[in-house]
Amino acid sequence: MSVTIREVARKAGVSTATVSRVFNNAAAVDADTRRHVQAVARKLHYSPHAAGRSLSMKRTDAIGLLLPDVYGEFFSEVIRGADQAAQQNHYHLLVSSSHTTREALAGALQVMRGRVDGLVIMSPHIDGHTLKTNLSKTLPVVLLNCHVADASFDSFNIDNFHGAYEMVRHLLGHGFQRIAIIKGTEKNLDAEERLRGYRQALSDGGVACAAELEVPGNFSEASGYEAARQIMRLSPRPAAIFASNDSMALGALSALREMGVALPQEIALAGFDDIPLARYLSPALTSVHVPISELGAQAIRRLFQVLQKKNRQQKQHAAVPTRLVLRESCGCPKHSNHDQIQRTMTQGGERHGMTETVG
Amino acid sequence: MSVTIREVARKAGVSTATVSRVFNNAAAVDADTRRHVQAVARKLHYSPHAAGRSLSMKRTDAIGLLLPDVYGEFFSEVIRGADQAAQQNHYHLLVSSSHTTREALAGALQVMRGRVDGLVIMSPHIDGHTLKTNLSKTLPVVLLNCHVADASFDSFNIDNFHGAYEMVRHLLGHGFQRIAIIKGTEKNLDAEERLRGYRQALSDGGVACAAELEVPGNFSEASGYEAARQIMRLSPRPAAIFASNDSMALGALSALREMGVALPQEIALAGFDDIPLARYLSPALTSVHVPISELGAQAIRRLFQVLQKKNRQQKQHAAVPTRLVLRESCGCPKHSNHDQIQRTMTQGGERHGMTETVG
DNA sequence: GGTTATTATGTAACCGTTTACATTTCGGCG
DNA sequence: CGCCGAAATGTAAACGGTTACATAATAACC
Repeated sequence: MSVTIREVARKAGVSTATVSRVFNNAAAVDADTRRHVQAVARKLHYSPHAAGRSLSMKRTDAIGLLLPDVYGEFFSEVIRGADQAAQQNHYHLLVSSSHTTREALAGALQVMRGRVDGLVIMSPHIDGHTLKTNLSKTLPVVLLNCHVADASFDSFNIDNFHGAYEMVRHLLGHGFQRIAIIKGTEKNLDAEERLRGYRQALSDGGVACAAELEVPGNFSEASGYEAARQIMRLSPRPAAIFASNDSMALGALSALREMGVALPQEIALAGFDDIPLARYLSPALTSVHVPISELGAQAIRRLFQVLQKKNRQQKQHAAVPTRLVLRESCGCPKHSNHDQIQRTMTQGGERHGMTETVG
Repeated sequence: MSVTIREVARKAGVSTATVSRVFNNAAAVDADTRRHVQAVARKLHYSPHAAGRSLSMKRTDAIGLLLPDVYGEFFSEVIRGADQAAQQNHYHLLVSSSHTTREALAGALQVMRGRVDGLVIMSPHIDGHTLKTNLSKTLPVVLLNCHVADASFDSFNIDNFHGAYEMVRHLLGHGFQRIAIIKGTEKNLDAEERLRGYRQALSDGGVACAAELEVPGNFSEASGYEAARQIMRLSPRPAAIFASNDSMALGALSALREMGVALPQEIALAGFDDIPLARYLSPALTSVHVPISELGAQAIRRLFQVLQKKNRQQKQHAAVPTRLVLRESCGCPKHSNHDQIQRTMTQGGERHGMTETVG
């Protein structure tokens, strides 16, 4: 079918070893021979067969990215960051998604063997045991926002706690005392951490928490819509709403607009994630920016460290820092949509520094 | 290092052939033997090595997706559609991006050999010659929105012409006579086709085209912003603006809002692409919906046809139909953000049907 | 000129599978 | 009991590369 190294060797009148040497410019090969081989190879449209190469070299030059889903801009950003980082190191990215069930994930893990040199796994519902039983002990793995208790894997997580904490501190700084939160999905670790940040910020600010101000939600627009209606029935009416993600903030915004509530004059609103459309809403949405593509890139880079046998034993657990993006919805002054510069607040920078625990 | 089929065979007291047969449940193998082998394999955490398998079987069970970039929701949707379709056929997706230059693309093409059974290429700047010289003749390829003149490749393209045509017909139906267009990037085929659709619709509607109504743009928000300002200086003022994509519509929206122009009362606005945030704008943006993920899925499915030796010779060139999504910005009645149902207009359905030319 | 480095090239084993073919085992049948 | 066919299993040759090792050719040295 397609042209092999043997054909090139035969046509060029040399051995396969020489052709191989030319392509991997490894050992010494005579300049004339090299040129000749290259010419023949070009004429035949030869390019090395990856599977044969992988088998012999015990490496694939590819790394796998396992996602639960590829819906929405969040995952697309992860892919972008990962692909960029991979490409910089001359690796390829093997993306695989829809691994919501344990079985699907187990299958995907198995199928990756011999296909990739390492794995980045982003799967909120995974447990350490499934990982351990389906994974070759030798395959390097980095967990992304995975929340597995098992410390025997490298892991990166969004610093939800500090993000929420700083946002609520900022709202308090506006003078708002009564701040409601729209909570995320029950049992979800992201949601819990954001709630924890909210509570800590209030208490550090000398404001008491109140159960009525903690309204349930599930990260969907619809739940944000409902939550906002519920919040507006409270009396006295809260001065600000902190939604645990932007989708819910979006839903809340719709509800408030329908009810004829003026933002940010009558009530302030802030979200979490800083999805791209946040800046195009009116009023533009204040949010906690999560460096999503950076998350993907970090994971890949850590994987390369491991592949290069650096820091192999010591597992790394890092919290990826977030940053506030202040727009109109919290009462900060208006900026045109057209200045591409996002104002960022760097207060508390030290606390935001990438925190690493090694163990 | 990791466990091979030979180890499993040895530990189970059988030959590698038998183990292989168990895993591919191919030929007849005794029920007891099968169970025993499976038990041993499980205990050893064995899973077949993909590279070895590929080499022997001459297939990889993977297909490659080459993208120019992975920025933004457009590509993420392509990936989603492709991955879904691939997974349904038990294939894996190898995503590779950042192939803007010819060299980068050529490299990517070469590197794919032995890694994938087929290729979906989405690259606006590619030429047929680069493809032909860097590709094995035997590797099936489908081009996505690629605009190469070469008919020797299967290809799928967005039906830009009809999308634009129908949108402008719809605007005419509102009674608008003076309709401006914000054009897309010069020399861009998508842009040209949309412009052609606009002109055809006007002339079919008995309205004369006018150069002053065709304002330049380059698909960016900034250019949409500028274009809108330019359009508002026209006299008499146009009744509607058709932006060649949603990003420019977004920019136009900002400009109009700044100028205090009421939408859709004073001027109507429509876009192209129907990006997800379109429905969250106020007024919600009327647009031409492009089934992006479907585009990816179609390409993959066509690839499978070819892989299964069906319709191999006859190249297929299809235009993927678009559909109108009518929201507030063109003057259609308001709908809540929360009814997830998008109103669609099916008029001219026949013309929209997937058009295929075979040759 | 013979010995020895040095450089360029060839030979063949190996990587982990699959699979055509050969071999063994066994039940059924005349 | 001997033979045959079917079923179960084993043997070994691919698949397309890389690379340790062997070999050949050339240069360098005394």
